[in-house]
Amino acid sequence: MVTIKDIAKIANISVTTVSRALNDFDDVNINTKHKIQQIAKDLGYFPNRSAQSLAKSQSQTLVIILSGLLRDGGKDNIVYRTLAGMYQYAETVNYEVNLFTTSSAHQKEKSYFNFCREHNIGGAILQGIRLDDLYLEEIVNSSMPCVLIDIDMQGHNVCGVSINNKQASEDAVAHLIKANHRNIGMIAGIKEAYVSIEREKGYICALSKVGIPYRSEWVVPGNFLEDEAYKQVTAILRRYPEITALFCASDMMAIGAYRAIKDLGKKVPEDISIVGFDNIPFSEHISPSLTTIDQDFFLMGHEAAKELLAMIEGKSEEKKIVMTHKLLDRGSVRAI
Amino acid sequence: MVTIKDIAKIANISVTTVSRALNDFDDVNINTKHKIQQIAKDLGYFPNRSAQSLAKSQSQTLVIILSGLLRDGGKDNIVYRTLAGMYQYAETVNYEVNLFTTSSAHQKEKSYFNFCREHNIGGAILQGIRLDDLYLEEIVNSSMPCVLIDIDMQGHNVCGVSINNKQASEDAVAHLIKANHRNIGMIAGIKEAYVSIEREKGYICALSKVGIPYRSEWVVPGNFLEDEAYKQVTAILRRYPEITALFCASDMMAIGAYRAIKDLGKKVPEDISIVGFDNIPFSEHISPSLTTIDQDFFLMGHEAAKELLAMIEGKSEEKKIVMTHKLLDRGSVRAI
DNA sequence: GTGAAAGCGCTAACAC
DNA sequence: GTGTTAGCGCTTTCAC
Repeated sequence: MVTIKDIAKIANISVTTVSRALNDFDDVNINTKHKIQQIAKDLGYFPNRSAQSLAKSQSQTLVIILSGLLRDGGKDNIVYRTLAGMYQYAETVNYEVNLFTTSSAHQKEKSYFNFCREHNIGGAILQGIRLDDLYLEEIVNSSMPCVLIDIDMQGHNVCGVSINNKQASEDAVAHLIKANHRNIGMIAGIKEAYVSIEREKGYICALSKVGIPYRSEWVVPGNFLEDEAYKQVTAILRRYPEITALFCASDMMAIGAYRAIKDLGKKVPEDISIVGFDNIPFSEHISPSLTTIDQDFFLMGHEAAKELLAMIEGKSEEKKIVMTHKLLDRGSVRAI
Repeated sequence: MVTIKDIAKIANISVTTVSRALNDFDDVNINTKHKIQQIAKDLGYFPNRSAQSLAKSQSQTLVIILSGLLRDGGKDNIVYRTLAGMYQYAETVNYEVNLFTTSSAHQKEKSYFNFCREHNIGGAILQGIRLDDLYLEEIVNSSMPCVLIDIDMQGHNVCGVSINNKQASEDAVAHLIKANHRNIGMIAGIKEAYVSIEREKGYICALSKVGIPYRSEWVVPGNFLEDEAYKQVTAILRRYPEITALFCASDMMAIGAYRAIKDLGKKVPEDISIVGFDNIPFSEHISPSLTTIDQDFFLMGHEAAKELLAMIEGKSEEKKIVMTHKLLDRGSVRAI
């Protein structure tokens, strides 16, 4: 392994100067600098990140903490796209990305704060975290810079990135209403997820704006799971045959809904109209293609990374980034 | 930040002993050990990974290097599943995982070897690498432990993990032949990918075993891309209407094929039978559900991680791990 | 513009 | 069993 010491020896110069030259400080003679950089290149020198991190008590690294990388997860491609966005941004600023996953087992023994300390992490992006998560409170209280994806949280050095879930949801339901649906059910997500709550609010809001009474028994939890949605949709449509449209809080659940509807001997959109949420890659491919709310997760990851860096460098003011969403009008809604 | 020095001071003991106690060495008095561990816990001590890594010139980390985390990639969920498998294994052995991505830009300026050195990496898992990749030769020549997913390569400290792609492919085509298809086209992957080559071999082999002549013009490249497959399938079916079945070297391409067939006014499987490869989550959901070759990517990641660790610890003999595959007989093949 | 020296937090001979 | 000491590769005062 070639170190700055080696370079120093060859260049007949001190390690200090080598370090400064390599870091492109401008208090070093331009000639020595070039000379050193040339030697470094010739020798195939690369800095030891651990040593740098140790010396600077800070690592040039952006971190994303995912709550769980499950065996059966990821089908919606959301994590992947977010990661891709982060990595892409990180590359432009010559940062590296570390991906950590937490399990509840982890969280019990290791606090978020310690976790970051252990790794000389200056801050992190969290995704998939829920409102009842152990980390959440800690994050808000610690002063460690942190970007929360899909959570709206106040706190020192805490920033949130998400679309306006309530508004998006309202748009989705309004789209159904515009197609003259009045008996609209909702397959909601998971109670402990911020986005679920917001999306439910949007649903209620859209209904109330046009005077359609809200019937709580028409809102059932699908836990963002395809199979759970399948069960719930089967049950709700059997029980309330007057329902003509369903708003699903995620595309994965919409897929479950499709299957349920088919198995009930009904058709989308002839019998039941559906609007989904997320615009996962496959929503376009199912038949009929799914009308849904598009979120740009790649951009979300990108912006989250950008914001985190700004916070770490102490030059961020932003406390909430709202991404744009859009309704994709495809084939799963029929006007009645 | 609390360090072992702090603990040493409080316990009135040397840092060496603290270090040994914390690392659970057995040449330290059981009482002192307990005492130290208690203090560490009380203080909320966590080791500084950079310092550890620097001191040991080795980081307790498994690395996966992905060639490219593309904005539009990941739809097949393969990367996700592999990662999940790796993380799961790493957790059981108390290792961490680092995910790096390379772009060709990266590779030009930084060799694989230097890349690993820079990070005190003891070895890596590579996925998505192609035969013409700059890294590949270097990997084989360096003595750095390395697990290659989906590449068969000989070299010191190099291990490969994959299914038997040729055999799987042969199984897929044999399935079509058993359904009395004789005019079988193939949508191949990408010339520079090892798996593509193997899958093509399997196709040829299956045909020759039953005496069906091989027609090279019936094998077209789809580059593992849905859109490219769409184009190629459209062209080939127009040109050779006698084709009754298509073997696609990936499910993503099979999806493109479905679309092409539909747009040509034909139907799967009535007019054209299809067999895919990979068993991506959505292959089950498309209509008709796709008959395909299942690969367990989660397990692949898991085994790759396990093997890498064994190699790093110098206790591996294995040079090639062949995972099992299976043909999933679903709805996209019709017997004629 | 350059260098000497200390130190980041930890591990690992080696001596006792 | 325990402590002394050196050192991993780098950055960073501070003096010159």
